[in-house]
Amino acid sequence: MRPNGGIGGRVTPEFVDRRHAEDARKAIHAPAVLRGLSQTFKMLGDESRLKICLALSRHELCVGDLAGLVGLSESAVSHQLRIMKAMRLVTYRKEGKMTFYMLDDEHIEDLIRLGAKHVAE
Amino acid sequence: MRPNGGIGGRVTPEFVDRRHAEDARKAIHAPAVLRGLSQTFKMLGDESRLKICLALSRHELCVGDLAGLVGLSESAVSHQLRIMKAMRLVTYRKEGKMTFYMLDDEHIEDLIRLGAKHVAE
DNA sequence: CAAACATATGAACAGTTGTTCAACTGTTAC
DNA sequence: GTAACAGTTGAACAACTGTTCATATGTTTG
Repeated sequence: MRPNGGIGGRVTPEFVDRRHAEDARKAIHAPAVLRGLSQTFKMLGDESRLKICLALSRHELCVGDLAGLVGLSESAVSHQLRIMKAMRLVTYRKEGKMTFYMLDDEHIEDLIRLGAKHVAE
Repeated sequence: MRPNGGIGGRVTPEFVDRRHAEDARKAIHAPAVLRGLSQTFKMLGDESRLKICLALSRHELCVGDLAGLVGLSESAVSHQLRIMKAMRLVTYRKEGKMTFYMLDDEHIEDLIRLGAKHVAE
C-alpha cells in the first residue's frame, strides 16, 4: 500500500497519527469522484481554456471570434473546444457555416468566481 | 493580434459579433489575475495534489502519513508539497524530525466542495 | 459548377509534468 | 560517537499537453 521500499524514506508500516489519518481517509472522495474533480480543475487550469470559459460566460460565440478574443489560432481554439465539449464544459449550436459555442454548466462560472477570491488573497 | 495567417482559417479582420465580443472582452480578467487563477486550478487539477488537499482538510499531517493516505512515495509527496507551499496552498510546522503540513487557505476547501457539485451533475 | 469562407481534424513537435531513484540533511535514541 | 528515522532534493525519464501546420469537410455565394 505504501510505495518506496528504497534506501531513504519511511519504514514504519503504520500511521504516526492514527486518529488524524482516519479522519483524513474519510475526507478523500471515492476514486471516480476524485477523477472527475481533478479533471474539472484541470480544464480550468489551462489559461487558454480559462479564457474561453470567461469569454463564453456572457453570450455564445463563434470559433473565429473566440480565437480573436483569447489570442489563439482558430485551429488551437477548435482543438480546445473539442476537449471542453467532451468534458461537458461547453455545447454548440450550428448555424450555416458557423458554430456557436456556449457554456454547458452554470456551476463553472461560480467555480471561477470563487477561484478569483482565492487569487485576491 | 489574431494569429494564423495560414492557408485555412479566418481572413476577416473583425469580429462577426461585435457586441458579444465586447462583452466577452470585459469578462476576461487581467493577465496577472488570469495567471493566478489558472495556476490555482492547475494545482487542484492533479489527483495527487487534490488528495493531499482533501487529506489536510481536517487536521495537519506529517509527510509519511500523507504518503500513506494518498498512495505515493514520501519523495513524491515531498516534491508536491514543495510546489503547493510555493503556491500558498499549504504551510508547515516543524516538530523534531517531523514536518506537519496544513492547508494555508480555507478558500481551497470551498473550491473543492463547489467542484464536487459540478461533478455530481 | 467553382471560389470563398468557417470550422474541424490528424500528425508532428516542443515544452511541461509527475514520478522514481539515489543521495543528502537534520533529528532523536542508544 | 553511530544507527535509525523523517524528510528533502536533484537528476533522469517517460508520459502527457498544447500548439502549429497542412489538409479535409461542409456551407454559402456567384
